[in-house]
Amino acid sequence: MEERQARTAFAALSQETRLRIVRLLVQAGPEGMAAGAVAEAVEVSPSNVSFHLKDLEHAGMIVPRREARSIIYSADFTGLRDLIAFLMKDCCAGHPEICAPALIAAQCLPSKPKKARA
Amino acid sequence: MEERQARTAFAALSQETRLRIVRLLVQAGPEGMAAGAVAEAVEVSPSNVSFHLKDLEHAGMIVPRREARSIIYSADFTGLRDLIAFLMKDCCAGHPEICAPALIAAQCLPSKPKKARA
DNA sequence: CCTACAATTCAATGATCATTGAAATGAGGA
DNA sequence: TCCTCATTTCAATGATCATTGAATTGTAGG
Repeated sequence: MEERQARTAFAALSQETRLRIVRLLVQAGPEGMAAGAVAEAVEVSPSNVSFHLKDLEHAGMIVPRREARSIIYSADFTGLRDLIAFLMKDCCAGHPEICAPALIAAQCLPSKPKKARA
Repeated sequence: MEERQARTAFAALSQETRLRIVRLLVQAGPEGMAAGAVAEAVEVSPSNVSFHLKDLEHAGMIVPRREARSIIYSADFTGLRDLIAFLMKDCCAGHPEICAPALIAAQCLPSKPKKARA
């Protein structure tokens, strides 16, 4: 991931409503949620949620698809993963031992990895 | 890490000069760099770099210490680690298998972990 | 105590961003 | 085709942020 794109993603996540939307959509999983349902869940106006959804889409954090009259948004797990990788490259550069413990604490890594002894 | 603090950190990293400063200081390691040296490296005015350093400090991304007439800044690895953990909780919630590969790709995890068979 | 130096603070300016409500687009169903 | 619903677009407003240069604080050496 390029630095410019990472900055766009960080900016997207730095806004309260947008961060709530992302967390909501991550929870919702691949099924996603319609724009209107998102607006209701985070309690903002349709036009405002549309503004933020566009921003998140542009930042590669969510992805839309049309379904009948609704537009369904879901989390872009690849984008989120790339952002984490970018951040880790900076954080861990030369210091992998610093970050690894945090990952286990975040329950993102099994303490008994499948790829052990590779 | 609380959501509010995470947003502050994301906002800090979303700005070009600030992101460059963080990457610079991560590279510099625990020794850190004087404010003036940072200003020279990223090519901004002393007052401007001071503004951004303050913001990064407030966001928990860097930490200052005085040394003679200089103030030395270094990356706050704990803060960076906590931010990654926050992001991973959202990204990986219920989907640990999605993120783990990215970590290895980012060279943040040894493919032969020390904690194997724990 | 005076000077020099490193860094910060301050006030002012322009730039970018979030929010709002009204108008427009686009997709079905009668 | 006409109507309705879901969403987006648009223009305008206030709020927040980045940058600049001058003034200030704090540290050390002569």
